[in-house]
Amino acid sequence: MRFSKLLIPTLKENPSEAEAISHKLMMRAGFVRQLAAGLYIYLPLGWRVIEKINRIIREEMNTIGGQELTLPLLHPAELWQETGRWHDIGDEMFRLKDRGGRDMCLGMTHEEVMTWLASKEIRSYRELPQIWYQIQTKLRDEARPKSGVLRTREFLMKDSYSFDIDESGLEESYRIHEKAYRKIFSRCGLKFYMVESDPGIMGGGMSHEFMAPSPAGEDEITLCDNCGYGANIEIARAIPLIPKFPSWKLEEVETPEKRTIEEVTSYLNIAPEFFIKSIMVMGEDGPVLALVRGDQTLHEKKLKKIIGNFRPAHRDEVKELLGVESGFIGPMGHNIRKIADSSLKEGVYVSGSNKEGYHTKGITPTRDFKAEYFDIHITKEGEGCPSCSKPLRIEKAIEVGNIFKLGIKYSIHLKANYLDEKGEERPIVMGSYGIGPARIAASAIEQNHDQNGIIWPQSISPFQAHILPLNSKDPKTTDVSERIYSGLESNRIEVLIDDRDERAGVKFKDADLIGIPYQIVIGEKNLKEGMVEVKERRSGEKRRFKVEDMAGMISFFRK
RNA sequence: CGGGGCGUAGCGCAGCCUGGUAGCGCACACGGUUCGGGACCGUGGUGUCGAAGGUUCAAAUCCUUUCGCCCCGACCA
Repeated sequence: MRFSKLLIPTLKENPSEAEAISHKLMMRAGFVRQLAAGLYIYLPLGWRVIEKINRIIREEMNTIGGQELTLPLLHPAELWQETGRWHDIGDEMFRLKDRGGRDMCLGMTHEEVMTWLASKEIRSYRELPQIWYQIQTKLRDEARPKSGVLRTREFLMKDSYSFDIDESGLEESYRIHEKAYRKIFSRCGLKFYMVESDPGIMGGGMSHEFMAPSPAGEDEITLCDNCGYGANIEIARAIPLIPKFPSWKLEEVETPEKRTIEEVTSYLNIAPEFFIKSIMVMGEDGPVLALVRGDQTLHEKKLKKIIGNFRPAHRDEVKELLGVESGFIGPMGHNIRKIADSSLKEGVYVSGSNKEGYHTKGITPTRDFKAEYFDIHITKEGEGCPSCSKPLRIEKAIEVGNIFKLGIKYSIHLKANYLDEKGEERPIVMGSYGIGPARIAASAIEQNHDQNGIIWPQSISPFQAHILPLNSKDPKTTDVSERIYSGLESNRIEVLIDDRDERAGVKFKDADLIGIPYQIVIGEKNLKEGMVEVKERRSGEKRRFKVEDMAGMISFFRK
């Protein structure tokens, strides 16, 4: 295609609102524009990238027997009421009424509608398994849209749903999705990990996330380079590092006005890992004291799984329960329920004495107080891998895909049943699987760029080659450029020709920004020798072709 | 929803503290020179200073309200 005929509004400067690299570059290279918070317009180049990604997704989904269809994104409320999510999901769902006053919502995902369809159309075990998918817009009233295209209120998602007769069927559907996902992300040129994740409000059993490592990512994942264990930090387990404990005897020490771990640490000159941090929370069944080591951070989601919903205790509640301000509370001498991090089973510690101005030194948890032990701290870099005990690494990552074993939650609510061989009615066993094409594009940029701009992986680049006729006033330049352009086009190589009457510098800068992997540079110097130059965007490596060597160029781009 | 920041020309910004009727760079239009890494010279157009209300002889500037956008946190199928 011709640059002069395409809308490619490149920007010299970074837009003030962009922070993430992918956001800046997508804006600057003219791939997207922002309409409002979390709402993006895909310009021709951006849309070509998304379509490239979608094509790869379709190919791989079809390979595992997926059938593409498309569902409405305006849904009747009843469906969501039947599964309970109308109530469970809060402000994140866009809700509206139609003219007849009926409650409706905009689909933030499509389990309900897909299950509804299955309930209507699947009768017999003979019709299973099925995999249905769509590439469809999702709408979520995000609390905080951010990082450009990474977290938006309206976005495209490939969502597929598997329908099986039993758990082992689901196991197989899950497994082939994993395989397809690995191929999709590899083909898109991404570096990624598959990690264990929290199924959250999806319900059901196991789930995994596909994570593209990037500093722009919102998630943190723990990884073991030794055995391959990987998990979202929200659920990551780890073996804490155990320090060498001193042999203190139990005694009270005066710590006037020293409340925080930092203050007491420096006052007593004892490292934070020898402290017990006591955090008072108010649960549904009363107060709970959460105990973690001084160098650890309480993981609220882990605690929530154990005690249910809770909130931090107010200052006066702490005082009422323990008779002392929160700076001096500790685990001893009271009957409040205590949840302690497993690492506290060993060692000897300092903690608050529940007495103004005092801490107790020499506390041996299993001896001096009763607690329930769980992993409730946030996994830290260097802690031991739960499966092989080698040190864990933590990386930031972008969630580009996920796979869930839903089980029968949705089938039961929406009566999606089938008749088995014995004529008995059974709920269909389901899985659901998502991929965000825009996040793939953004991750690809996050992982492949330099100071000059984007460096697209060949497979998802908007074009394969970018012809740069450096001096468009030179007839020979334009003649050769046009010949190469039509030669490549007629051989179905996607090529962008910069036919604008611009200076060479401008064309080079824009080409580097846009990031097409190969630039065919047509300049007068090389033409004098009957040559043109093909430059690789990533390495800057150049190779020359004879002007007449169309076949050579074609096979180069076909490789 | 809590904390912070920012709204001035198409884009990036200055001016605001200390009120006096709006400016710089880029972009854009025209002419000329230039032409393998975002050229140069000249000429020219461009603004409800986010919106509403208030204070004042006078408001981009001070006060109040409100809307929008970004960042941190909470939240996140």
